[in-house]
Amino acid sequence: MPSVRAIASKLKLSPSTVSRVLNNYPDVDESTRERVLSCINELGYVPRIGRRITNVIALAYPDDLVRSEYGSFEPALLSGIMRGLEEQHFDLKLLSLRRDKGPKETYTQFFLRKGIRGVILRCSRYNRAVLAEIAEEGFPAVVVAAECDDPRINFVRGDSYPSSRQAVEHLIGLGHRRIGLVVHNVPDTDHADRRRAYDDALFCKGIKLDPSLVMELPASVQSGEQAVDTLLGLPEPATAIFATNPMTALGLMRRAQERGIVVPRDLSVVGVDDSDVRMHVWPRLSAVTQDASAIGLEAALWLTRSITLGGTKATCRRTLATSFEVNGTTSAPAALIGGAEAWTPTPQTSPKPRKRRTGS
Amino acid sequence: MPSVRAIASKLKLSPSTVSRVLNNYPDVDESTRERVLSCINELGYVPRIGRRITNVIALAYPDDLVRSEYGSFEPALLSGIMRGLEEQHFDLKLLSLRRDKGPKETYTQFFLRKGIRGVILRCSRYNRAVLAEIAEEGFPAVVVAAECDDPRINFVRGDSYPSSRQAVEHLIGLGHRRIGLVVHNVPDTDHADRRRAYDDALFCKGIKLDPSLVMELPASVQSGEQAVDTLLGLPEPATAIFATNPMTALGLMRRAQERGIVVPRDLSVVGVDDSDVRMHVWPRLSAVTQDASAIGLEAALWLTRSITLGGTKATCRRTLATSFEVNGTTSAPAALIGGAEAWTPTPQTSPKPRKRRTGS
DNA sequence: ATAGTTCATGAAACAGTTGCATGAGATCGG
DNA sequence: CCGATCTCATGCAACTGTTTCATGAACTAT
Repeated sequence: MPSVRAIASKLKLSPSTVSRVLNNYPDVDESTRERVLSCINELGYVPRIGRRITNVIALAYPDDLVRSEYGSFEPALLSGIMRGLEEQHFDLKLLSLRRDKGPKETYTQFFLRKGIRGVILRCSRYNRAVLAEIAEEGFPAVVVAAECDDPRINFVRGDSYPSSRQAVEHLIGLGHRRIGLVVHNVPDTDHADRRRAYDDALFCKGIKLDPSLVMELPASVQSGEQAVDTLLGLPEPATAIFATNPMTALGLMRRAQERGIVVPRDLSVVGVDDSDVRMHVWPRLSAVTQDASAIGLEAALWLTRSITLGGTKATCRRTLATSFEVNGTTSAPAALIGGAEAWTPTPQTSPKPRKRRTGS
Repeated sequence: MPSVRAIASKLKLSPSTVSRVLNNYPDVDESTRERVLSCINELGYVPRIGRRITNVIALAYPDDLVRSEYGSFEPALLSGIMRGLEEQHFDLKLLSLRRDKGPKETYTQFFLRKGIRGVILRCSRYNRAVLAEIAEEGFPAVVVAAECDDPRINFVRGDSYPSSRQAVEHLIGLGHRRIGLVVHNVPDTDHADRRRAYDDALFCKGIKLDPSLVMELPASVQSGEQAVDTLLGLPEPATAIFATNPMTALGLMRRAQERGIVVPRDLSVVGVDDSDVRMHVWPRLSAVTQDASAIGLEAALWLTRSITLGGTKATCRRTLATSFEVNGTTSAPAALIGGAEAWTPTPQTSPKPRKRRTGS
């Protein structure tokens, strides 16, 4: 268990210099810095306070900490993480990779400077590069809610492929043939899974994929609203829409109601839910549900255990099951119930809903 | 600037003993512990790493970290806090007061042990006692989103009285006389304000307060649903409901829609929103809006500044303005529009909305 | 060429924590 | 009643990491 002094003496330097490297001081020679960093990387330095080894984990966000568009995912995730940290008595620090990481500083160096033993990464969008870099450096890290092809990267995520496929097959089983899909406009394994599930389900049921039914939009309420307008405005309108994130699903519901489109009579909706947003609207959303809290729990447990138990360099590639929950927003398409009387769009700002058609 | 050694020599002890007291070791005599703690309290010890003073703030939750019922308040608050910490380069630690604070440990001791310089308190429910204790000990702290009568306690909150009153007066101005109120069942300054606003607005307009219109319920979606059933089931049903928290407002909307009650024709709804949940439903909620992010920002700024600048023992009693936003869920009561044809409840699980009555 | 400046580094002093030793008092067995 | 033993509280010393100041080398400018 190397200390600053151990590293210093190994490199024939003073502890001061090693400390300066650790803290990213500007006045240390570049070659010396290199030597110290590589030695640290090799010997596996861990930060201490006095003689005690620190037990702090970070939850790191590449960009701004919390985006409102994430909805209720973050609180649920945090709650799970906090539960998971209890066992090994770790604390949690919130860290913004954007804020005070020096541009020339390595991630390892940054984390050590902050007294961090391991990091849970909330990798959102454009930051695959960050992951690759951290994996390359070998700092203890686990990514939540995103898969990575890189075999060095640990992750805990929900595998939403099976339930997404189940969801689309459910729609097909109800008689839907024109099923819209709204996916995040930024490629992301989670959303890629859901898209693949959509493609596969359609293919296996012999339904030709219509590109005009697939929209790539930001994960926001506005996107859902836009999707309703677009997909129902097609020459052959969609009779069902699968929104691969919670906010977009809410947007679908909102816009449908605004336009007097009765869900599920005129339009079936399937969403994705990280916590319990699906229960907050009427009808309750049929949705692919993912337990963000469980993801946080698993990630925190694995990370802290692998740090304290040490030794094993086993990777963590956990995929938690998601489930498809049928609630009130899916039913057979109107054409099947009401015969030829197809629904016609009536754009307006005030509600003009129709009575529900009873009987077959 | 006292150190462990300074305190030790002042008390004729060894640094070890002082350190043991700070870290809550069991094997130190009770009288010695008392002496050390009182000395620390008096001299104002600050935790250090090596020779550097730590710059970590904690966001402390009395109970479990995040409750789903808070909805989107927490992410917005966190986001604001992180922004506020940038200026003085502080880090944030998440701390559960429930988890590893020893029962005999003082709060000051607990925070110092965690290397914390100041604490932002998310005081939710039954923990006034916690606040009083921390204030008594004099540890740098600021409470967010809750006022406290205790003059020693610093807080940053939204003052929702004026906009709540505005909201109720808006309803009265539209012609409503039977206005329901759903408040949190646990007394809390925020909710007390909103209730007072309701009382005052009614009183000033000469409307007698009907206790059967006031419900005290948990801040949840279910409460909103329950409130719709109860308040519209009265002999003289409510024509408008003011829900003093976001989740309950969502529940109102949900249940109204479920029962085919058209908002705002049959029922006007006013909610409270901490972020932008009001935009996620249709019609958009008329709501008292509070900027949780701004509250976090102000709290973090004040706390870190008062720590780094030191000296001034000025208290922080900031109340940020909230605003009342008129959106689509408030209108004149149906009785005024449609004449004598009062709305009658039609409980059912499927939607049976009516066409909107046009004209006067 | 010499003085001044900048830069990299080390020595020492300082910050907190822990392992081991020590001594006082209590307890227990004979 | 006395010695052995045990527990408890504390101190010493050794060990963490960080900062201040001094020092020497190299470079620059007049």
